[in-house]
Amino acid sequence: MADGYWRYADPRQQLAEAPPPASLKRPRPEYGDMPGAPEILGYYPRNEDRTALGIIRDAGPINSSYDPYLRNGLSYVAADAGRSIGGGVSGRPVDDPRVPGHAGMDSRVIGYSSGRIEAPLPPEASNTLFVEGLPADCTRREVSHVFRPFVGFQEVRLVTKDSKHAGRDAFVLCFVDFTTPSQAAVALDALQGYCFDEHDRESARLRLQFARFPGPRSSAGPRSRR
DNA sequence: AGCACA
Repeated sequence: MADGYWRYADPRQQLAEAPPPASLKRPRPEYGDMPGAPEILGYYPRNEDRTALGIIRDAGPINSSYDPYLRNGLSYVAADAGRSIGGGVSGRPVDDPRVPGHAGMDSRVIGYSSGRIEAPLPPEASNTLFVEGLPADCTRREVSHVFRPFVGFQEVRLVTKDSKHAGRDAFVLCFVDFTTPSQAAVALDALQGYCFDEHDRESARLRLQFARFPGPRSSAGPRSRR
C-alpha cells in the first residue's frame, strides 16, 4: 500500500560501514533556535543520506516545508551559498572536498564525496525508533510525512495509549521502522526535539529513542530482509 | 514517563 513511497528508499546502506575517519562537526544549521534541543547528536547524516535526499529533490514537492534537516540535505548546495551551513563552526560547506586517506566511496556517492561516516551506534540501537511527544490527534499520515524522507524509512506505527491520569488526553506513541539501525540513528538525531506542531512550540516536541523490541510486524510480513 | 505489532 504505502509502497508507492519506496522510490525514496535507498538500498545502498551497505556503504554505511565505511571506516570512521575524521570527526567533522556536523552541520546542523537551524537547530540553534531550539533552546532545549539536545545536542548530543553524535551522528552525521551520512553521504548515503545526502544521496537519497538528492533523489528526493528530484522527486519533487516533498521538500516544501519541512525541517532544517531536510533543508540542509536537500538544497545544501544552494544553502551553502546563502548561509553557511556549517552551523557557523567553520562555514565550510557540506561538500567539503577534503578526502580522507582511504576513499571507500564508490562512484554512486561520489557527487558529494567525503568519507565521513556515522559515529558508532549506541549498544541499544535498533532499526526501530520509539517516538513520544506526538500530539494525541496526530495521524499516521502526518507522522509518516515527518519520517519518510529519511533513508531507510520503512513505516510508521501509531499506538494510542490512555494517560495514567484519568481525564487527560490519551497520548500517542509511535514506532518507526528503518532498514538499519544506523539509518534509524540518523533520523533519531535529526528529529530529536522536532517541533511537531509549529503552533504549539512548547509542548509538541518529539522525543525519540531506539525501541526496545525492534521489528516490523505489519505490512512487511514475513519478508524480513531484502 | 509511557514500548506495539506478531
